[in-house]
Amino acid sequence: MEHREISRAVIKRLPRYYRYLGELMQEGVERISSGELSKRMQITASQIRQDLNNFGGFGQQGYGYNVKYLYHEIGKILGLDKTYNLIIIGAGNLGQAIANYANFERRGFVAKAMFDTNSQLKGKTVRGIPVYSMDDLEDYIRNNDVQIAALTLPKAGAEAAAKRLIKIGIRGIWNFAHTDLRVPDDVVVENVHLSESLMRISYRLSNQEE
Amino acid sequence: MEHREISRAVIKRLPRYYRYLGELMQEGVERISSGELSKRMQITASQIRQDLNNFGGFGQQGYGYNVKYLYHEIGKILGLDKTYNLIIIGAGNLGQAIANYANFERRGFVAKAMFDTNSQLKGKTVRGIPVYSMDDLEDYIRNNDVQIAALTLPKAGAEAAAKRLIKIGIRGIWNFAHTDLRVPDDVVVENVHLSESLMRISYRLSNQEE
DNA sequence: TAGATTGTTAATCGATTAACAATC
DNA sequence: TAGATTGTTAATCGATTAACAATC
Repeated sequence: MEHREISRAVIKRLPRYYRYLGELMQEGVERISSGELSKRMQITASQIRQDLNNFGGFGQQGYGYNVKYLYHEIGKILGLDKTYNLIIIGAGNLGQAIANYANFERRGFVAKAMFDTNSQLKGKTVRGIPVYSMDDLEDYIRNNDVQIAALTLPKAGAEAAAKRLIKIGIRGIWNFAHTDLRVPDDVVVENVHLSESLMRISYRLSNQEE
Repeated sequence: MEHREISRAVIKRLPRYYRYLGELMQEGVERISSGELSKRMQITASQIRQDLNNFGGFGQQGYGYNVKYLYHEIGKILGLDKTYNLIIIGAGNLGQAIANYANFERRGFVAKAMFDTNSQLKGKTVRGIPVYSMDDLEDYIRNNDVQIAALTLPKAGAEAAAKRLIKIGIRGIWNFAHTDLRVPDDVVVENVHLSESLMRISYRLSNQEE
């Protein structure tokens, strides 16, 4: 199925739709109109209909949208019908926190291994997830199915680690290092720059519109 | 000084400018033109000039921008000339990871205390930062200067915790819980929804444009 | 059928890019 | 002064909202 290019803005909203639909499902709500969903999500009904129509007509005139159906359809669009194996580069606090966060697995993201240059961590496990030496990175990826790598190491090592990962075939990078990675077109990088997020708080606190 | 409303898009880019200028400073670069910066940052020179001009003329025709000056000016705009005390609600892995991340302090964000409903954690410290009972939250905030609270607890408790924080006077919330908080207008919420970030990776991996 | 609500086109709004006069 | 580069206006592009005919 060929669909035209979806804008970045729409993609960014999809997981939020998915979350709200999941909640509605848990509440036992069977159907919802763009108007009702609009009230819940604090976005316009028009935007909801526009967004969903990027992927085809999920609704029905006079009825609205079937919650369960729409939830699963958006799940498929997001690629959540598949499982992704994840490795974590950098077994420090952040890396361990991610390894410990079992909830990601519910969505199909399974942490399989951690890697660290610090040989003292070698052999350690976090929630059953082993820490290996960075020396073993290529071997591990060759012998295991890995789709996504989380970079939870200091900025200084991030670019080099990314290069190795890309060379050996990884196409998804979840980058927590405070740097912009330069990668080929077919590699997906999703940045989580926590310090930038903090700075936006301080900006808004400092420049609070009265 | 009254300046007109700055758009959300511009604010989002400011920390990135700040990061690049910091790097230039470290490299010993004294001045930079919008054209050169454009090449580094992969955004148009026009956008750079537009963005900076929201805050006044930082550059000089025929010369460009003085790196050190611009760095400090953007720092001031971002409110990084002040110190912010931070408390962490939820002393689980993510909370501890944030407590452990000393780098935030370099930017003026100082973690002071953690709170958890799990009384077993009470008395524990992480990098010298103590864990208190949630029962002591209001007392602590009354007796200490706290500007920002990080919510690193499960979704179920997040809304209630936010209510308590706001009631006692906190105006900055760094929300890691997978829920949208409803807050008064003068409260700043910055969301970090890690699972949504993962979903965007899976979307892009699944729908990779060939 | 009448009422509700979608899918979709058209209008508006905002953000980005281009262009160039001002000026160091 | 001549060259470089900003600050700023105008043009373009894209995203959001409004409107309404189609249709369940």
